[in-house]
Parts: sequence; structure tokens; C-alpha cells
Amino acid sequence: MASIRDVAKAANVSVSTVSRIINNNPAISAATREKVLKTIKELNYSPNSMAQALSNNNSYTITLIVDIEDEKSFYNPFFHEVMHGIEKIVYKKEYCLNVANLNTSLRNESVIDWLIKGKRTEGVVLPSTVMDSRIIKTLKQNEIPFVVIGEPVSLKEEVNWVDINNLKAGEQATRYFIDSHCRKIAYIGYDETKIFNRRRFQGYKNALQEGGIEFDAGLVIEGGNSRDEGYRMMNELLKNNVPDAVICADTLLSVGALRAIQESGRSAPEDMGLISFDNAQIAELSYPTISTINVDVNELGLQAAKLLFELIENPGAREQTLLISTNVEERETTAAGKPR
Amino acid sequence: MASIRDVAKAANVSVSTVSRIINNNPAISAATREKVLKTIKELNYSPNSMAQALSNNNSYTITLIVDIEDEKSFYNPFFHEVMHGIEKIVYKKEYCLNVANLNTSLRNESVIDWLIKGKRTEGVVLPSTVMDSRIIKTLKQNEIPFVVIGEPVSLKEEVNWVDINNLKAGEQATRYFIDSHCRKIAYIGYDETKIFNRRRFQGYKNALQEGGIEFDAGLVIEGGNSRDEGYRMMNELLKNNVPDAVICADTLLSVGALRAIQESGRSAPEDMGLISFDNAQIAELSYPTISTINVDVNELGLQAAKLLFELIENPGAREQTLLISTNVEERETTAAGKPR
DNA sequence: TTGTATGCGTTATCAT
DNA sequence: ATGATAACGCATACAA
Repeated sequence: MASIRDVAKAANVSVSTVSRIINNNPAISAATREKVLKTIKELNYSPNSMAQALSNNNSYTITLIVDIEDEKSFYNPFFHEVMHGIEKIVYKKEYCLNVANLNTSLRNESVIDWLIKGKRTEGVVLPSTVMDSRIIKTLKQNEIPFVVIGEPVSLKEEVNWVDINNLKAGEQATRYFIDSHCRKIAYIGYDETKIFNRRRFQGYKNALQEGGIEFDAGLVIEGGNSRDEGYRMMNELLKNNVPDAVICADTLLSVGALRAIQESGRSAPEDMGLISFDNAQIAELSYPTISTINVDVNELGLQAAKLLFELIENPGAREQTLLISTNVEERETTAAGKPR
Repeated sequence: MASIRDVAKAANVSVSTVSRIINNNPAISAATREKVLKTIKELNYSPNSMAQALSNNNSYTITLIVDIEDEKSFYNPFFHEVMHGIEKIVYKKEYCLNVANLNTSLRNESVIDWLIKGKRTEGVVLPSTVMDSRIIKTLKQNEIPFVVIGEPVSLKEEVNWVDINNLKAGEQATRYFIDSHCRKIAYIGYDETKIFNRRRFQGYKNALQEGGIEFDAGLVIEGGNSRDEGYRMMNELLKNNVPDAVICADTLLSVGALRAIQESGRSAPEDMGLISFDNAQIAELSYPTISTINVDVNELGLQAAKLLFELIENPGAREQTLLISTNVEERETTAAGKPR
């Protein structure tokens, strides 16, 4: 493998000249640049990035922390898209993307400490679910820029974070139904332990108020995000307080909710509209397909990475928050503008 | 940040002594080892891995290539699990895991060339779907060990690969029904362009023969892997040749197939059993939940990474193939041992 | 505009 | 068992 010295020798210049050319230093004559570039091609030379890393004290690497234990909040399809968004930016900057599971430990320390102390990373993206004060402290102490994906739950420390605009998403879903002349709009799957859920719920209430519809606590059912929970909640609603539209706070429960509607002899969207969030694949497999508030998860990763590089390039910057907007993806469980 | 020199100075030894201790060189007295270890702790010293990488000519990094374009064969939940399997092994070896999208290009070359030429990677894991001869050639020429995930379609070159044992999976599904006293076992979603599908189909035929059931081409329906295709294929089957069991060659189509069964006034498993492959989440959301041939995808990644390190540590090894076995995950669309 | 020399933090060779 | 020093491949301050 050719080194910078080989190139220098072959081109009859010094190594510094070659180095300058590699790094696009303008103080180089066109003639020598061309000559050196030619021999670089001939020798099929590429700079050794480990040597560059050492010399520049820069690993040119970003780390994405994942947490496989927490399938719920940083789950598969979501994660995959986020990662690709991040990746696009990272490689555009000619950095590499490392992935590490929070829970792996090396030499009696967490992988994140290992990476930082070994000078293997210049910045970190991590989901809010893995963020405890210890990690934050480590990152801040070592002055490693980082961006959190998902709104942090307890923010004693200021951090940079990027998330879906869940408040607006909740508003969007609700407004959609209001515009379709619904008045009894239910919200099922409320879970105050999940911050994204609280935000969506707040959006729901906001839109109701804005639309002049009085909030009715009887139209809100609390519960978890599973098929069976959705089924239970919808049945509870149907027994006591039949709505003309229902917002499912999360993906999985919407499948069970739809089922309950159908088993009661009703159908969506004819008897009541149904809308959910996020997971397009599941929404499209259902009968009928489920309308959702759609999120450009790829954009989420993209913005996270962009923000991270801003921090890297401008370490003094103050904390930022970025909310990705959502849009209504109409499928078969809603019928826009339908007169009632 | 403390360097090896700082430690040496503070402990009153030479840098070589410190280096030896870091690398567990036995030729060191217990006394000095302890002393140096202590000052390492005090100074909170960690070796700079970029310097180690340069000195050892080893980046201690493995690359996982992904291909976002090809959602079908290396799709989300699958990918996520595979990655975590790989990751476990990689970090256990004190390597890092890089992720790169095949399609990103840097400085007019593919990311894979960039990584290799920059000496940023010691080994590569890549899905069979992104494997063309050009990539193979690059990897082999540069003597980068690599492992393919998924059986390669056209194997002009010998490569190391790891996959699900799709043949056995097909046999398993079929035998399951034979053991449940089914005789008319259909196979829908046959797609000869997908190698995993061909394998499953071969397994189906094997098991039929072994069970003394004559193969009936009328029970095989060709088609793609989507909800709507599954629906179409099942209806075709119901019109011409009602089976007592149906094997769905892939996940998505099983949802549509089940729907068609139900719309015909039949139900699974009472009128016919239904079994599919892979995606547990979708299988568990359906009504009724769909039985599947289950794959330990995590294990797939684990084995791929293990194989990769074998190649790294023993470059002369000859090509290997590894098949991960599957198991029947009984859910509601099948009823084992049900008399007919 | 180009070259020389030094340093980045580590490992390894060769002494002692 | 330990130390001095060269090398790894590159970047850069300084000199010319």
C-alpha cells in the first residue's frame, strides 16, 4: 500500500507538498498539483485515515447509540429510518458512523466511555430513552457534542434534541376530524408515562378547544400500546360513549381498536373515523388500511446529524430543539370532508 | 488527556513498560505492574486507539454494509436484529461496528472502496442483495475478509455466507401440517426470482414426498409478497382447489391470504391451517394471530460476525456456509395434531 | 511555492 | 525485567 512518502518520491516532491495537495491547500502551483495528482492515481494512493486521525486528533467518526432493550420507544422500522438519515449526513461530511448498543460493556466500562476515552468518536446521537444523568455527565465532561433523539423526559440538564412534533401531530389528527364534521372525537391509549403520548394528547385538547368542542373526559381511555389493549379500550368506549371519530395514540393499539369497531357491527370510516400515528407498514396491512399521522423519520435522523455537526463545528453554540412536522396520510379508515 | 508518556513519567518507568502493561505482556514484575496500573487509574489514562491503530496497522473496526434501496430482502425488523447480533460479537472482540449504506459515494468512489483504501475497516458484513462481482473483486483484491448474509444468488466466486435454513424451514412448515393430518397442503406466493423462496418451496416438496403425499401443481400459486397479492392468490386457490392447509411463502402476503379465507366464510385453523415465515410482529397483530416458522435473526448476525472473526484471525481458511435452523411458532392459525 | 523537521501516541526492536 | 529509540503515515510550523 502506497504511502505519502512513496507518492512524494515518485513525483519528485516533498511529502508536505503531497499533504498540501491532499488537503486542498491553495498555496500550490497548478503544475505540481497536476503532476502529484497524476502519480497519486498511478500509485492508487489513499491517505491512511488512522494516521490522519492521529495527526489531526480527530477520529472522523460519529457514534449512534441504540438500546435494544427498549423496543418500545426506539423500535425497529423507526430506528432503521433514523439511522439512514443520520448516515447520509455523516458520510457526506466524510465521517464514519459507528453503532453501539448502550448495554455492551468493555473492560469494565460502558461502551460509550470506552469510545470516548479511546478517542474513537467526535460526536454522539442517542435516543432519549437511554439518557440518564451519568451519560450526560460523561459526554459533557469530555466535551463530546451530542444530540438526543426524542424529547427528554426529565431535563435537569440542557441538551440538544430533535423529535417529531407530537403536539402538532395530535392537533393535526384532531383537526382532520373536526374538518370532517366530527364532534365526538375520542382519544384512546392515553399513557401519561410516555412524553410523546402526553404531547399528542395536549395537541388533541388544543384542537378541540380551537374548534369550539368541549373536552369530554369520557372520550379519553387510558391504556398501553398493544393490539389487545386497543381492543379493550375501544370496547370500553363503545359501551359507554360511542364517538364518531377515534384517535389512537399509538400504532399497535389501533389494530385492536379497529377490530373492536368491526366486531360491534360498525365499520370505519362509515360509522366512525379512525386515525393513528407512525408505522406505515402496519397501517397498510390492516383491513381497511389505517389512516395515520405520518412522520418523515428519515428527516428526523437527518436533522439530528445536521445539528450534531453544527455543534462539532461550533462548540460554543447554545442548546437547540428541533421539531419535525408531520402530515396526514389518508387511508381507508377516514373519509375527509364526509358530511355527517 | 493523559498520554502514555504522562503515565510513564508519573510512575517513574519508561513508556515501553507502560505499553507492555497495557498489552498484558507477561515479562513485567508484579510490583511495577501494580504501580503503573495505579497511576493509570489516577491519571484516568486510556490508550488513544487512533495511535494504536496506526502503530498496529489495524483499525479494529468492522463494517456492516446495508442497502436501503432494497427494503424487501433486507428489511427493517430483520436488519435491526441482525445488526445487534453482529454488534455483540464485534464489541466483545473490542472492535467497533461501522455502518454504511452501499449507495453513498465519497470522492467519486463507493463508500466501500473509501473505507478499504483509507484502512478504516478490517472486515465487512454485507447482505447478499448488494453483492455484485465488482464488490467481491474489491474485497478479495484488498484481502478484506467478508461474510455475506443471505445465500448469494449467482455464485461465480466462492464466498462465505450465512443464512436461514430455508429448505428446512419449508420442510418444517409442511411436516407440521402433515403431522396434523392435512393432505392438501398449498404453497402460495411462490416466486422463483427469490432464492429463499425457491429453497422453501423445495423444502415443501421434500416434505410432501417424505410424507407420501403426491405433489400437486394446482396447489401452488405464484405471486409477490404483498397483502393484495396474498388476497388474490388465496382467492384463486379457493376457487379451484380448496386446500386443508396453506403455507405462505412470505410474511406480508399471509395477511391478505388470511383475509381471503375469512371472506369466503371459512376460518383458520378450523377450515384450513395457515402458516407463514419470519415477521413475528405482523403475525401477532393479525386476527387470528398467524403461526410462523420462526427465525432467530439475532443468531444470524451473531454467527456472521463469528465467522468474520474466524476469517480475520485465520486468513487462509476456506469458504464456509452456515445455516441457522428455524422452529415452528404456533399461534392461532394452526392447531397441532387436530384430527381431521 | 516548496522543503525540512518535528510531533501526534503508540508499538516493537534492540539493548542492557 | 526494563529502557532508549525508531517506526507507523500524516500534518504543520518554520525556513528558504
